[in-house]
Amino acid sequence: MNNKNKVSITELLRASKLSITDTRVKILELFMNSNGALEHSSFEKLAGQTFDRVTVYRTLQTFLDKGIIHSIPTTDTSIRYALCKSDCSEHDHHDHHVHFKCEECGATTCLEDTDVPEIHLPKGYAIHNVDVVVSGVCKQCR
Amino acid sequence: MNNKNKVSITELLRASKLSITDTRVKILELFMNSNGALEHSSFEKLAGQTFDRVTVYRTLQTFLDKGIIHSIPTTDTSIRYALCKSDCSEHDHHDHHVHFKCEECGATTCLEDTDVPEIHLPKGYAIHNVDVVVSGVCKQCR
DNA sequence: TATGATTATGAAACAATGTTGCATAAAAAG
DNA sequence: CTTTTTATGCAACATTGTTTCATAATCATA
Repeated sequence: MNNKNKVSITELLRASKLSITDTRVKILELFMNSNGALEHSSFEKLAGQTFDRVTVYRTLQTFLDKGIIHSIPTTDTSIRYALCKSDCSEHDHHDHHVHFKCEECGATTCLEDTDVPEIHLPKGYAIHNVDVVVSGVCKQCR
Repeated sequence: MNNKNKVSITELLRASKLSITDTRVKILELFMNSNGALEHSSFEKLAGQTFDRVTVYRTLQTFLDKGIIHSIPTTDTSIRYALCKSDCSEHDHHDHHVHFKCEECGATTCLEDTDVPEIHLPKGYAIHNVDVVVSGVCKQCR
C-alpha cells in the first residue's frame, strides 16, 4: 500500500462523511489490494491482524449504506463484497456490470467492462436493481 | 394437495431414482403449493410438522443434485430454492429464466416467461450458468 | 409378503455465522 | 484541551450449517 492510496482512502471516507478509523482504513486497503470480491471471513483472517467480528459486520454495513461497496449474490452461504466505482453514492448506485464466479478457483470478480443487459419484465413490476452472476471457469483456470 | 399431485410427486421421485419417503414427498408438496421460492427455514416452520434440520439440508441437496430444484442467489443470508421445470435433469439444467425479489413483501419468484439474455464475456471465460436476479417491487405490492 | 441389503432419517454434538446491549476508547467539533 | 459524538470490543446469545453414528424406513428379490 503506497501513500497515494492512503490519501485516497482518507478522501473516500471523508467524502462519505465517515470518521476515519483504523478498521475502516484497513478494510478499504484489503479491498484495494485484492482483485476479486471478498467474503466476510476474509476480513477476519487477512492482514495478520484480527479484526473483531462485530466491527467487520458493522463496517461492511456502513460501507454498503454509503455506496462504497456493493454486495454480490451467491448460492453458497457467504455474501461477497466488492468496491464500487467512484461514481457511486449513497442513493445512487450504478455498478451495472456482470459478476463472474469461477468454479475452479472460487474467485468472484467484477467484469467492469461487461454491462448488465436490459431486462424487460411483464407489466406491473418496478425494477430497482439487476444482478447478473455468471459462473464457469475463468481465464487463469483453463 | 390433491391426489393427482401426489401421483406426480411419486413419479418425479421415481424418475430421479430416489426412494419415496415421507420427508421428500412433503417437501415437494410445499414447493408445489407455494408460488415463490422457499428458503431453508420455511421447511422447518411450515406444514405443522417439524422436519429435522439435517434431513431438510440433505433433502434439498439431493434435489439440487438431481435437478429437481434450483437455487437462487441472494445477498441476504438465506439461499432460496424453487422447483425446476420438468425438462431439467441431473446434468442438464435449463432454468434460464429471470428471478425477481420483491423488496416490499420479500417474496422471490421465478419469472418463467422472462428469459435470461445472452451474456458476452471477454475471451477466455467458459460460461456454465447465468443467474439474473432482479429486485424491486412486485405487482401485488404496488 | 417376508427377508436381507441398501438408503434415509433423527439425535447429539459441534462449528461457523450473524446479532444485540453495553461499557470503553477513539475521533470530531468547538 | 475539553466536550460531544461516534466507533470499537467484549460478552452473551441466536441462527445456520456440518459431521458422526445408531436406528428406521424403503427397496429389491426370493
